[in-house]
Amino acid sequence: MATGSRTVRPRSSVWLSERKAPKRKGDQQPVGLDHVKIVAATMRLLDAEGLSGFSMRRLAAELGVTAMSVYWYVETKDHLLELALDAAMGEIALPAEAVGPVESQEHSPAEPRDWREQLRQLAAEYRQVMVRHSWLPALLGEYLNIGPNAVGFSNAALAVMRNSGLPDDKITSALSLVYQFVYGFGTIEGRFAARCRAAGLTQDELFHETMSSVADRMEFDESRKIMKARGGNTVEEMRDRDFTFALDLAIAGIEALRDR
Amino acid sequence: MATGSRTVRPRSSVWLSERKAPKRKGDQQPVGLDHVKIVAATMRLLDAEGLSGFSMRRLAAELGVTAMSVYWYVETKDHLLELALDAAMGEIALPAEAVGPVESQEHSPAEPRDWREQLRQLAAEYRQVMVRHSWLPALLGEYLNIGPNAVGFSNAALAVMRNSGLPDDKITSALSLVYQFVYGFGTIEGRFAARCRAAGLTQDELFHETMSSVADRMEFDESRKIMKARGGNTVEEMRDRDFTFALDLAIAGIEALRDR
DNA sequence: ACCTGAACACCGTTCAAGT
DNA sequence: ACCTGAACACCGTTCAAGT
Repeated sequence: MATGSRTVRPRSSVWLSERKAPKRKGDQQPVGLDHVKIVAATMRLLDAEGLSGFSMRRLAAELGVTAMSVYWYVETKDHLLELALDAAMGEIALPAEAVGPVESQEHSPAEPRDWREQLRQLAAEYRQVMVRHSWLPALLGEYLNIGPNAVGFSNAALAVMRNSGLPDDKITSALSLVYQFVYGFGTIEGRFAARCRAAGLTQDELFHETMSSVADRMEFDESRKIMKARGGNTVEEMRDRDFTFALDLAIAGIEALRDR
Repeated sequence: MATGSRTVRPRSSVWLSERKAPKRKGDQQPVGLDHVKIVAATMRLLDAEGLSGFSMRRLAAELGVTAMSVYWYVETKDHLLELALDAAMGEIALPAEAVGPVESQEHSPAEPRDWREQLRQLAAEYRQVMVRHSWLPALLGEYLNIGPNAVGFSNAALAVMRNSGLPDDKITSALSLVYQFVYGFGTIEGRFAARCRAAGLTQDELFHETMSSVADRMEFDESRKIMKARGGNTVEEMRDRDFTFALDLAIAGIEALRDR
């Protein structure tokens, strides 16, 4: 996370300071740049080069513009990364039942889906976005994460968990178990996927390469044994099974402790 | 994680390359620097300034030495951070029952502690080290994490989970649920603790300040309601309860699905 | 209103040189 | 064997200036 400012950092968030220059009053003709284009280019660059490959200067080059032009639209690099973060969170599809104000939920279909199904869907979406954008976990760990899309996601997660029947004072805890798990899982999975992309290897190839690089170390004997027991044909398959069953465990725990 | 090398990175780990210069053959008198001193200073700097405040040049200054001296002992900044990472992992106290080779476990006390108690201890230790060293989560997400202490921790975690009675092919999944949860939890808790230290505020002070900065945003209404329901007098108390109950949920899930 | 250029105070790391 | 100094190719950001 060496991405922040170098000093003690006053640490304001984009979402806590008024936006810069989105007010193009009158009808001047818009020129090359704007917020949308900048954030899109930022995400493209982050996807391609990772967080450490991203710089304001690289971004400016990508946009065919001088290094400082971007600063007209964005206060700092940190603010820009927060915008990218929230844009990525916006890619998460929310279950229809869990979105919008309460009144609209009165009109929801007579057969609302099971909370467990909704939770699994939301967790899968969250996981996927972190694998697709492997820079996301680092930013999620770095910033306040109170952009509109992040808040929408949190509220959806909360709404779903409410349907579990868990008492109100246990909801934050259960949310924490599920989504911190997915966050951690997505972090390592995303990193692995990024390393594969960078090395031009499939997940299986990189996995076996990594395994063989520690083949002679007996401290790994226990891990190897248990990884073998886990079975599965491909790395992806093993990971999917781990993910699915871990969620099953969490759900089973919630159901078990729901009524004491 | 803008901490890596700028290019595509060949990405060798310290643990996969022979060490630099720890072989001071003969009995030359040792001079100022050595691995231990360097890693200790690194951790001190990281604790004080965070990952973004750490640089090879700041470290050298701290050691009263020129910028390039450190490179005699350490190949790159990344390698040094991997060493700091593993040193931090070494602060985790492992349950006596879960450490060492199998034979020594035959001699373990007649009354080995419950696996749930051991799991709770290990999780608490892991959480604590991330709060103490708030730079740790970022590094854990960045590097391979196959240093001796990290492997020792993994093996201990595995040994404990084995005692749960879960079938072998479900162990990785359960480990993932528990420790990825703790990782995610520790990440945000560590960041919050670091921000408090930087701002010179208590956790409660910063918490209420953050809350009031979004007081007028109704998107947060639901979160506020549920945070209120959670109760607790201090932020630390709420967090401890969340953590403890989340682990209870995980454990209950494991027990529920243990025998199908 | 929008963009540029030069400059400042930093980075990690290489490399030739000192002792 | 260990440490230095100068240099290279980068950073984020400020600030005065252009159109």
